[in-house]
This record gives sequence, structure tokens and C-alpha cells, in this order.
Amino acid sequence: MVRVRFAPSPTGPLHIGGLRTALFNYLFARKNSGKFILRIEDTDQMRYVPGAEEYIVESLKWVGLDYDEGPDIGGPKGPYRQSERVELYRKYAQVLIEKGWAYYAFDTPQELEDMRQRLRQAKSSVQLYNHLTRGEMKNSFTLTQAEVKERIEAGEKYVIRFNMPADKQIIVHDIIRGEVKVNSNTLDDKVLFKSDGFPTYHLANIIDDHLMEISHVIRGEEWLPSLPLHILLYEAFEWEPPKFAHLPLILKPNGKGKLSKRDGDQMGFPVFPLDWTDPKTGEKARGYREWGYLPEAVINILAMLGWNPGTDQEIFTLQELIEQFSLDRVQKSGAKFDPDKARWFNQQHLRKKSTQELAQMFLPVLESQGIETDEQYLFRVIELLKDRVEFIEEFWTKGFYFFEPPRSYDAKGLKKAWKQQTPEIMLELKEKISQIDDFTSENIERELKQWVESKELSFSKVFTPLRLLVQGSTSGPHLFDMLELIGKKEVIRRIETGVSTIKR
RNA sequence: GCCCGGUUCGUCUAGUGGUUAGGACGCCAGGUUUUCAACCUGGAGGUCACGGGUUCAAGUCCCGUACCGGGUGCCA
Repeated sequence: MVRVRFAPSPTGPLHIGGLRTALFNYLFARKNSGKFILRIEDTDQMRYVPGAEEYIVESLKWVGLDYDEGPDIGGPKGPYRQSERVELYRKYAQVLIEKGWAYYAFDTPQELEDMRQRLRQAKSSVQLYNHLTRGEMKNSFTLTQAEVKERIEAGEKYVIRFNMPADKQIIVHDIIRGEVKVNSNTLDDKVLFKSDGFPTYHLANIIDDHLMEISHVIRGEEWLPSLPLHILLYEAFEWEPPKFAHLPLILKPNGKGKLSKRDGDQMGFPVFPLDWTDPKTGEKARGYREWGYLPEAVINILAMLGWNPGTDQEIFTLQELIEQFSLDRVQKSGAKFDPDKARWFNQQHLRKKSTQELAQMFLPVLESQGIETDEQYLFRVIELLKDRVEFIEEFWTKGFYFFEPPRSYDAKGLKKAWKQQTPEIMLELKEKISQIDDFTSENIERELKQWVESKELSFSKVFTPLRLLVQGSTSGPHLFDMLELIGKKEVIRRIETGVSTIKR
């Protein structure tokens, strides 16, 4: 039975790297008819951010990654919030101590800092709390059992550290990277249990993965260095470890480091699925949703960062991804995020939508502009604009003139197309237009083209200014379709007001 | 510093010892259009990080170096 989990910590808004980790877990679970579990790793009280968990849940919901077990929906292996499982971790830490795999330590932060400082100055290649240094620190190795007991009973702060064996060759296997060999001398006696009564990630993670019967751990590459420790912990508990797959990181577009919170707004693309306001600083960050990205586009973008199907297909639905996903087509190297291609994905998915669906999505934008319109008209507008839009909002920015007259005229367009004799031509054109009874695109086109030819004018000399008057800019959908839709009366009105305001 | 991972067009990538190194985004040009987009056609862009091996044959296997990234916390 495949069981995988997405285990974020609620220390801020989930970012798209995390969302991709969730996606790959989800795809793997669904592909293998397994379970996908959400577990909240809130063992760091200091970094806990209120609202972050809700944000994670809402983000997953938005992109459609539904989980089978989780903090808000429960499940057979709960609770799914680590802060509610602390007693469990305490118990298992005790087991490790009894087995000799862990020990108590009483060193203060200052003492730890001094130790590292000393090693640095001694130019030691390793500056670790390990078999070489623990004999000089305050812990179960240097204090008698009675002293340790006394200190704990006196309420002194302590941590529980892993007893990292010396000079042990550890070979771990990663599904994506193959064998990774590490010598335990490069590892340290990691803190497993903190003095605040909470476990660290390493302990809680191993215990939960075991208890929740996780079969595959699919997580970010930043965890690869601690995999040997985790393997050792499974060994210490005498538990069967799950299989591991470490995903390549999503990098900044310029290739300098992991994609991070700050990059987004700065570089003109979102880093978070949804809008987020930091409860402490009030700092705001834009999300994909609010930016106008379709959830299916976001999924598609993330899926193609670090994975490919081995075919030329690039546009996928979630369902198609489930069918085709496999961990052995996951890339080893980090992928730079490409904002341009992200937009293209959105456009591709937008184009797959029906006119009705697009209208549904566009309606709130119209409402926010205070526009009311009838459905048939809206549908026709959308059909004209559909192919020239990357985001829903652009139905407004590129098509507002279907709903209200232009308030200004594009300066560049005026400069190019508005000549000395243009006002006169436009007024004559207006007369011609008023004589067209059958105001349909095809007919308008035939009559106007005929008229232009009879006046021995060029199409562009007439039609570019006309477009400018009616919509305020020089580029847009098929001119005659546009005129038909806006309607004869309104077209005439716009020519009149335009000619008189542009007159200067 | 030490440890781990990575390295194919600007970017995402195909490629598992024998191909003119393929596709996509972006870019450029032409076609279509009154215009823009879409669409169609074409183009530029890669000494497969570098240096050594192994082999009849290496982007593909091995070693070294460089560079990039991650880790190195009582963060996750």
C-alpha cells in the first residue's frame, strides 16, 4: 500500500516549491492507488505563524490536491498535527535513551557557541558536537547518572541528542539519485528533543512516518543531507525505513539560489499560490490565484519543473498527470523558474476553457468595474478576445471598450494615424456608416471597403483612425466584428465625440 | 572550512555507447490581418562545464578540476 505525506510547517505562506512537493506526492499516491496525507509539522513554536496552516489547506484545495487524511478531516493515524503528538515523541525519545542511541545534554547556547568557536580557531575540519567533542561537554557522557537525574529533577533545561556512532559508513538509497554514501564522522549528535519540550523535525518526522505507515518519503532536496541521520534513526528504532525520493529544487530565474519569498513581486511573477499578508509585518505578497492564473495552469507549470513525460506533450490536466507520472522521470538537477513559460501555460489552459466558463470567470472582474451586461453580448465579446488573452483580467484591459466608451486615445496611435485630413474623413465615414442598414460584420466590411476604394483612400488611413475612435487604441479584434458588436448607434456616437475631443 | 547533490541552446528539457544532438518557451523573419493576438512557414541559438581516461566508437561509463546549488541551528 502506497502512503505518502506532504508535511509542511506552518511558518508562513506555502510557496510554490512546497506546492510542487505536494503535487508530486499527490500524483504518486493517485497513480499508485495509494493515500495522500497532509501532516502539519508545527514543532517550532518560535516560528509558528497564525493562519499559515489554513493557508496551506486553502492552497491545496484551490489547486485540487485533495488529501485522504489530514488535520482538518482526520483519519485512522491521527492526530495529523505534530503539536498534538508531543507525548508520543517524548515516549520514543525515552526508548532511544534506553537503547543507548540518545543521551541528555545540558549545554547552554553560549557553551555550544564557545565549542564551535574553539574548533574553528583550531582550524579543525569539522566543528561538530560528536564523538570527538561530547566528552568535553555537559551530558550523560561526562556526568554521572545521579548527576543527570538530579539536574533534570531540579528542573534544569536539557535536550536529548542522538548518539552518532563514530566512523560508520552509511549507504542510503534515493529513488532519484541512487546510492549516496556518507561517513558518520561528518555527522553530529543532532538534537532530537528540544529543551522547550518539543521534538525536532528529525525525531518527529521519523516517528510519524513510521506510525502513519508512510511507504515513500518524497521531499525537497534540502533534506538529502539529513537522510543518513534519518536512516540511522530507523535503525535505532529497529523500524523498516520507507523509500526516499529527494526532489530537485526550484531555483530563481537568474539561477542564483532557491526560489524564495522575496523573488516574486520583484521579478514580476508570484511565488505563492494565494495572496498572503504577514500577520506580524503586514507585508503583502501576491498569489497565483489573485494574479489570474488558473489552478490547472499552476499545476501544469509545477509538474513540468523537474519532471517530464518523455514525450512531446506539455499541456496536462491533473488527471493526465496522474496517469503519466512516475518518479523515475524526475530530474536530478534544479530547475530555474521561467516566468515567460508560466504565462504561456496559463494561456494554453485558458484557451481550453469554454466561452461559458470564461464568462463565469470574467463576471467578477466586470462587476468590480461596475458593469452590467447581458449574457449573449458577453459571450460574443469573449469569443472575439479569447485568442489574444493570457489572463482573465485581460478581457477587461483589452476589451473594456465593449462595455464603455474609451476615455482617452492611445498617444502613439494618434501620432501615427491621426493626420491633418483625418477628422474630415472620419465625419464622412460617419455619414456612410449611418446609411448602413444591415449592420452586420460582413456587410459593414463590404460597404466600408467599397466606400474607401471609391474615395481612393487606403484602408489603413481610414480603418486605423476609426478603430482608435471606437476603442481608444489601434490593436484589437477583427474591426468589423467589433463594430457590429458595439452597434451602429454607439459607433456613430464615439466617432462624433472622438473627432471633437481629438481636434485639440 | 567541511559534507552532500548537480552541470545538454538564454530558460524548461529529450537523449541510458553508434542520431546532421530532438522538442517547447522566449527571440527574429516571412505568410495571414485595416491592426494586434492567434495560426502557418522558416531562422538564429548547443565546441553536451573543462581536462584526462575506458572503448573501434562517449552528451551517454570512470577519475580529477571548475562552477552552481543545498546542508552544516535547541529551523523545518
